[in-house]
Amino acid sequence: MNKTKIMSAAIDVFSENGYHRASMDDIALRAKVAKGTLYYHFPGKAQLFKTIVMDGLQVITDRIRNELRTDLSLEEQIRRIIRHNLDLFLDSSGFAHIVFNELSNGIDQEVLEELNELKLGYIRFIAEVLEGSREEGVMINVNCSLAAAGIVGLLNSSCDYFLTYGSSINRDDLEHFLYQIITTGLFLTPGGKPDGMLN
Amino acid sequence: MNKTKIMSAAIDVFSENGYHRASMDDIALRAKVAKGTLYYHFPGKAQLFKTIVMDGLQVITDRIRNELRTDLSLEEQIRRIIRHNLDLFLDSSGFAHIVFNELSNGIDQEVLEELNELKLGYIRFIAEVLEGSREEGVMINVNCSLAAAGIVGLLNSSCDYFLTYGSSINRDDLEHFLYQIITTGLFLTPGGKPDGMLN
Amino acid sequence: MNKTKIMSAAIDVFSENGYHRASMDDIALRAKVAKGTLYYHFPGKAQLFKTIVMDGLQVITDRIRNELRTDLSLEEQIRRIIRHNLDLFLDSSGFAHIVFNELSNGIDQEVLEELNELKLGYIRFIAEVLEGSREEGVMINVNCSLAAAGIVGLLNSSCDYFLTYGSSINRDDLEHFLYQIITTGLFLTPGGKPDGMLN
Amino acid sequence: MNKTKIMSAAIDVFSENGYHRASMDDIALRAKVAKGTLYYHFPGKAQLFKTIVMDGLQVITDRIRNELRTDLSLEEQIRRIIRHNLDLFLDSSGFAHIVFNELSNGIDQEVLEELNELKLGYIRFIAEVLEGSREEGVMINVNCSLAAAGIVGLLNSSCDYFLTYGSSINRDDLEHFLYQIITTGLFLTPGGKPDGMLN
DNA sequence: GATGAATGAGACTTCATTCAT
DNA sequence: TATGAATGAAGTCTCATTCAT
Repeated sequence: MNKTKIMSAAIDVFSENGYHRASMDDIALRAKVAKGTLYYHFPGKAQLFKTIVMDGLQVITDRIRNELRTDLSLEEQIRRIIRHNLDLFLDSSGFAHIVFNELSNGIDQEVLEELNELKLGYIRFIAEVLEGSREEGVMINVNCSLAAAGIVGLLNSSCDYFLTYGSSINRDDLEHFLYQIITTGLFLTPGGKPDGMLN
Repeated sequence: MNKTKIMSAAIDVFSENGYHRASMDDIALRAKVAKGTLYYHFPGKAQLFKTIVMDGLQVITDRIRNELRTDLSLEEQIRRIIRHNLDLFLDSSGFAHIVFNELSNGIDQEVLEELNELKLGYIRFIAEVLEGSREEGVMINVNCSLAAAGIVGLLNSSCDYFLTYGSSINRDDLEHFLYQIITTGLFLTPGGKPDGMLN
Repeated sequence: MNKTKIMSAAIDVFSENGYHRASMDDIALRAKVAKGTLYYHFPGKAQLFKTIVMDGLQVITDRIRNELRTDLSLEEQIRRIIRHNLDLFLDSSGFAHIVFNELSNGIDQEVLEELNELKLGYIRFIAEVLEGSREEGVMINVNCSLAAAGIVGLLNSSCDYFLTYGSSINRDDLEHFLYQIITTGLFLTPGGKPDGMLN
Repeated sequence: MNKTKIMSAAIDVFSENGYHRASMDDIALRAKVAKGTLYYHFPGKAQLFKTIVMDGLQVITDRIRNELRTDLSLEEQIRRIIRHNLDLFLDSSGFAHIVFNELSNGIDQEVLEELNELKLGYIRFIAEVLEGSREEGVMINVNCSLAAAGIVGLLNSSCDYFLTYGSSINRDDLEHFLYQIITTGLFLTPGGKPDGMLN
C-alpha cells in the first residue's frame, strides 16, 4: 500500500526534521512515490501530519488501555503508564517529540486546533486513570488533568535529557526515578522511607 | 538603540509565531527598521534567535540566583525556583515555549548545538540547587540533572495546560500543586500528611 | 448514458468556473463517474470543451433557424434573433460566456482554431439573415458579417450588464432597447419617431 | 525602474496568453528580473493583473476625457468615443481583450470584484456622456448605462472580428459602421437618408 | 550605521493525463 | 466500458540573504 508507505516515510521525515523542515519532496522521495501521490492520499502537509499524530496517539492509547485492568493496584497502573510512555518517548523519540513539543508552532490554525484536541484527549486519558486512584483515596486531592499534563511533560523532558546526556543512566533507573517523583516526590518523607525501597 | 529595538521585536515575533514562521520581514517591520539593518547587527536569523535565547536565560538565571541564598531552607529554595519559573512560563509563555520546546527542530545545526548548551546550562543551574539539598540529606538520592530536566518539563507542561485549559485553576493552586508533586509526590504518604498542610 | 452525464456535468462546471478553473476532477465528481471515464469518452479536456461548444451552438442555431421563415418581415426576424439570443445569454449565461468571451484565451492552439471556426459559423449564420434583408432594401449597406459580430457583442455585453447590475430593468425593456439600437440607433430620427412607438 | 519593466512585461504576457496561461515565470523572464522581484513589487499575480487593468483604464479614460469638451456636438462626442475605443481595441487588442472579456473567469474573488468595479466605472464614464446628450434631447430615452455597456460590447466584438477576419475592411469603414449603428441603426430610416451621407 | 530593492532556491500545491486492471 | 491510483510537469508564492548606495 502506497498510503502506508507514505505514512511511514512521513513519520521518519517529520521526526528527523520537525514539521517545518520536513518537506513533501523528502517524504515522497523516502516513500518512493511521486510527489503528486502524496496529494492523492492526503489533502496537504498539515493533514498528513495530523493523520500521523492521530494514528500514533491511538496506538499508544490502545496499548496502555489494554494493559490497565481495574484489578491492578494504582501503583501498578502508574508504573505501567510510565513504562509505556517511556517506550513511546524512547523508541519513537522523534515522533513523540513532534507530538508533544511541536504542536504549537506554525501549523495551519485549523489543523492545529484538531491536533491540540488530540493531545488533550491523551492527557485526559491519563487523567482518568489518576481520577480512579484519587477516588480510592490513595492520591492527594489535585486536578487530575493538570497532573496528567504535568506528568507527560515530566516524562517527555526526562526522556529528552536521558537520550541526549544520559549515557550514565540506565533505563531502569530512569523508570524508577520517574515512579518515585510522581508518587512520593523528591523529598525524603518524614517517616524516613529510604531510597530504593519504595515497593 | 536599534539593536535593542530589534531584539525586543524579535522576541515578540518569535514568541508569537515560533522560529520558522517568524520572518525577518516581520521582525524588521515590528522593530521599525529596514530589513538590511537586521543583518547589520546580526549575522542571520539563527544567530538573532540564539542571542535572544541567551539573553533570556541569563536574565531568569540571574534573577533566581539573586534570590537563592544559602541560608534559605531547601523548601524555600524549591518554592522560589518554582515561582520564578512560573513567572517565566506564564508571563513570557511564548518565549519560554520556543526555548524549551522548539529548540530541537530545524534550526541550523551549528546554532542548535549552542542553544542546547544554553538549555543544558539552565538545567544544570537548577540541578546545582538540588545537589545542595541532596548533600544536606533532605532529598532522595537521584541524578540531580535528570531531576532538573524533569522538573523543567513538568513546569513547562503544567503551565501550558494551565494557560490553555486552566480557567478554573488559580495561580496559587498551580504553584501549590507543583510544589507538592515535586517534593512529596501524588501519593498520600503513609504518615497521612493531609492535603493543604504541607508547609 | 455516461457520455451524456459527462457532457451535462461539464457544461455546469465550465460555466461556473470558466475553462481554466474547471478541473477534470470536478467534472467527474459532478457526473458521478470515475476520472478515467472522462478519458474513455473524450480525448482530453480541450476536446470535451469543444464538443460542448459545438453542441451548444448547434442547438441555438437550430432553434433560431426553425423559427425564421422567409415569409416573416425582417423586423420580425431581427426580433426573433434578439429574443433567442437573449434566451441563450440570460438562461445559459455561464455557457454563453465561455463561448463568446473565453474562446480566445489559453486553450490548445489546435482546438482553439476549431472553436473560432464554430463561433465564426454562428456569426455567419446571423449574417446571412441580415444579408437577406439587405437585399430586400430594408437595410443600409454594411458588411453583414461585421454587423453580425457587432450585434453578438452588443447582446452579450448588454446581457452581462443586465444580469449583474440591471435589477431595475425588466427583460422586455432590454429586448426593446436592443431592437431599437440595432434597427434605428440611439439618435432621435429626423422625422421624430418617438420612443416607445417603434413597432 | 523595475516596477515599470514588470508592468510592461506583464501587459505583454497577459495579452498574449490570457490571465491563466500567463505565468509569473514568463513575466519575470520577459521583464528580465528574478521571480522574487515580482513579489517584491506586487503581492501576487491577481494584484499585478489588477494594477495593470486599473492603469490601462485610467489612461484611456483620461485620454477620452481630455478630448471631450462640452462645446462639442453630441455627434462629435460619440465619434470621438468610438475613435478612442478603436484605438484601444485595435492598438492594444490583447490588453482590451483581457479587460473586457476575461474579467469573469477564475480570478480570486476579491480581486475580481475590484476589477468589475473598474470596468463598471469605465462603462459609467461613457454612460455620463450619453446622459448629457439625452438631456439635450438628441437621444432616445434609454438606460444610459445599459447603452454604454452595449456599446462597449459592440466595439469590442466588432474589433475582434475586424482584427481576425476583416482584411477587406479598412479602419475608416469600421469607424463609420460603428457610428452608424450606434446613432441611426441598421435600418434605412423612413425619410430615406442614404448610406454614406450621415453627416 | 542603515537602507531597501533585488535575488533565487526551494516550498507547497494543482491537475491533465496515463495505465494496469 | 469503466475505474481510480499514480504521475510529474508546471505553477504560485515565501523568505533568508546580499549588496550598492
